[in-house]
Amino acid sequence: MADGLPRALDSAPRAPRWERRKESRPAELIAAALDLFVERGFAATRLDEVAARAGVSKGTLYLYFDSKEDLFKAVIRETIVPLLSNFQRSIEGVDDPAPQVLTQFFELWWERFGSTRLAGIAKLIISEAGNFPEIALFFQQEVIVRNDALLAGIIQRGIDRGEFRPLDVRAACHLWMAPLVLKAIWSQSFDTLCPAEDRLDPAQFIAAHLEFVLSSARAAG
Amino acid sequence: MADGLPRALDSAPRAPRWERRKESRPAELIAAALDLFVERGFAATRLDEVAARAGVSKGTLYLYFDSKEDLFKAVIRETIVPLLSNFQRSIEGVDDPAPQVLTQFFELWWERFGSTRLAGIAKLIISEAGNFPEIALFFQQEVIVRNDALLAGIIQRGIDRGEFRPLDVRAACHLWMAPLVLKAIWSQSFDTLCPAEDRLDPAQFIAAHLEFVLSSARAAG
Amino acid sequence: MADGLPRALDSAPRAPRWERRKESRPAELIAAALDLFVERGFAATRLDEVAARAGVSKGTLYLYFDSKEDLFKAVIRETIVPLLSNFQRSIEGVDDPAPQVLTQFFELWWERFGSTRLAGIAKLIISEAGNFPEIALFFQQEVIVRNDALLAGIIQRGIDRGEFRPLDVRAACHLWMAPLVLKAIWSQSFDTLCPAEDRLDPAQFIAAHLEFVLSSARAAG
Amino acid sequence: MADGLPRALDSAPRAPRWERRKESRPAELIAAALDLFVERGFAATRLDEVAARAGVSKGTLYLYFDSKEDLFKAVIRETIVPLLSNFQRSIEGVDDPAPQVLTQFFELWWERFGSTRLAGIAKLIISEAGNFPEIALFFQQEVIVRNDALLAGIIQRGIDRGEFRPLDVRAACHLWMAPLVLKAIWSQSFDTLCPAEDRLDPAQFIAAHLEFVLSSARAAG
DNA sequence: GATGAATGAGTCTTCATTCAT
DNA sequence: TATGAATGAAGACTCATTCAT
Repeated sequence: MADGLPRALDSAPRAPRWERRKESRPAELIAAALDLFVERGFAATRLDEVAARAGVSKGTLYLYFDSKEDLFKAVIRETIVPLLSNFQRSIEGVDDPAPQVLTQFFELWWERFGSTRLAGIAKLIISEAGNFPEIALFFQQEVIVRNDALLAGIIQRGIDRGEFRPLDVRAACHLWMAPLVLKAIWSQSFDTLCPAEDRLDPAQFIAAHLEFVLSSARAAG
Repeated sequence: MADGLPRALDSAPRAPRWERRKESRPAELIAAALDLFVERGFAATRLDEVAARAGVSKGTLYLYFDSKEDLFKAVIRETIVPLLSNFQRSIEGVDDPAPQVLTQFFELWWERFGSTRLAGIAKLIISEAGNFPEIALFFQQEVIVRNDALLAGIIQRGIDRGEFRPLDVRAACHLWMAPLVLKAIWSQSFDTLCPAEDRLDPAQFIAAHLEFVLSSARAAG
Repeated sequence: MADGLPRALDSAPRAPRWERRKESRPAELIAAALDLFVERGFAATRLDEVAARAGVSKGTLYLYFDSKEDLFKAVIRETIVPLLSNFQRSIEGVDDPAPQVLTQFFELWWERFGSTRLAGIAKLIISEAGNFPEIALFFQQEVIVRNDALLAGIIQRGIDRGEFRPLDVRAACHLWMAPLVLKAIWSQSFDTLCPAEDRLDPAQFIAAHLEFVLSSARAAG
Repeated sequence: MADGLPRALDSAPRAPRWERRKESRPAELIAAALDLFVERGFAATRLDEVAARAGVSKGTLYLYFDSKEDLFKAVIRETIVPLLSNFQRSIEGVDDPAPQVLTQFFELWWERFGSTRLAGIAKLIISEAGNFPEIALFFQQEVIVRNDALLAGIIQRGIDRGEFRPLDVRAACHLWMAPLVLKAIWSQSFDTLCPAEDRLDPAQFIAAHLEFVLSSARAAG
């Protein structure tokens, strides 16, 4: 309109109806699906919406995933594993005193998992474990076991070095992770609901947790 | 309002639908619905199945509940609130030393909530918080807040009596509940999947948790 | 309007939104489906239309049949077998000379099958044999084999009584049925298309066929 | 019009789409389509599969055919007409006695049509006559009428020469073709299903048919 | 020309809800 | 009350067709 040229003469290419994005499509679809699955759960998420959020048509989903279930599995697989590996590398290198490593572990864990959309996946898997047992098992083996092993390593080293008193390592893993995990899950479900003043600030929460853990674990003497 | 039911869960002014009619029918329906909601989630549960499990026809459900959502709310309300009140009474009476009361609290909590189908409700609410915020809010206010208040009372008394060192009571509530709550939720989702030897026995788990909590909280002197 | 009574006072029951017809529904649905399957084939028939033609909603179909395929099978089974049994009884009783029985057979066959919608089923099965082999097999065994046995009995008796010359009974069955069957199928596909004067009148056609068959089969001398 | 193609099959005045372009591509596509249309019917055949079988991409189909329906029409036209013309030339030349010509006609017919994939086209047209009346009409006019004319010529000459008794030529055409046509169609649908021993060998079948036809048609004296 | 990613209308199927019995 | 047949809106999935590359 500004230039007054009739459309037919306008050589500027009009926006194409769609673009080819074979490479990046799956990741975009998975990102969109993750959001919705986390927010509404598997059954309540409509593929129309996933497609709309990813900016494609419904049919396009089926170019990349065989079914809704297949998409769900892809979301879990593709999203979690790389992050966990990454996290693992960040922790395994350090050789500081155990209390210090533990502090890093908790803080990094929150930064990478607890505070991100990834926490939603844990929520999602808890919700859908009954309907997708093989996904729950996958999660248990690939994520929980590996995460526990990482933490167990830290604790064991602390004991070996005399920085921690002798502890039931396995129990400690569960007990020490629980507050973080639950806080992460809880945030997904309740943070938008509760008035802000009722919530504990995550940083404070982690600090309190650390203080608590260390006060119990430190070797007497 | 007088009866303690939050507005959010029943915004219509008419008599609540979940009131029992004709003996125990509604209770049976709620029991059947609880099972299935916990197992599959809200969306994936079919009213056909609820009716079948309760031994009635599908139409009968609508004599007692206005809708699937109404049934869901009734399940939450009817199941949790009485139990919580009951639990509250069991704890509030005692006047033993705080560590002892805490032990009773944890053990009773597990017995009444963690190990029962009721734990499924927590899982359910976490799952559906996004779709049913008013239910999540109800749960937060009626269950979590009240439970925390109970625990806070115990901790505060321990501090007052000098049995516990000075603690951030609010943080301690969250930190000390988390392992129990997570264990309860986890059991719902993973216990049928993981090999038994990978799981911690709940009694041991609670004992370890207590040992851990008390070792940290006990007054230095 | 005529009586001026307001609707509210009018005690005549307004037409119910639907009626219960558990007994007769399946037959009605099958009849509607038969029409459409014959006319358009399996794939091109939409269940919407089947339901509409039967005067029910789409969902109702699924109260009686598990799937489109299930409906298709029911159409075949329910429609053909009773008719064939009936036909069988009509023929087996008679003890007239073979040429006469044969005449009756052909005429009755046309009346009961060739000229009815049932002929459409043959067409349908021919069309869908590739997609539903088990249905084709069912048809082959339940319909073709039984029909051939009936005709074979007539021919054999004719030979035994000396009314027919010795014949290859099996070949004769196929050769003698073919014109009737093809005419029947053809009518389904082409009768609405071709100008009437190009078509042979069925009665004449059968008469010509009989004349032809008998002139060949009658015992010399 | 001049070329003998009936209007009904190509109502648009532009150059027909089925003309070969770029060497033999269209022929390969048509061959692939024929296979699948015959095997599954029009509606159940997916263009994906046609393209895959022809070794091209789905989009390429649309360079040669406007639509699935257009492809279908091309399959019918391209496949049948040349064969029929060829067959016609093979028969029209001969000047042997009618029974001998008839024998040749039947045997050649089976060799060229009955035993080939072409028989599938007859099946296909029967199946789809309801959905594609203009194709059925085309087939009726271009194939059936011409084939019948050919046979009628043979019969008429037989009568004229005194080799056959006077016959209703039109009826005889239908009656004598029927076993061959039905056998051809039947083979398409049932041959892969029935056990081999239940089937009549085509050569024997044709021999029996000829014996039967000639025994009836031969002039009495 | 050739490709195949993208589209979206169309279809089967499910299931919460209604209502005649 | 209780039933369960009937409904119809909604959602997963398909596939002929288009079009950017």
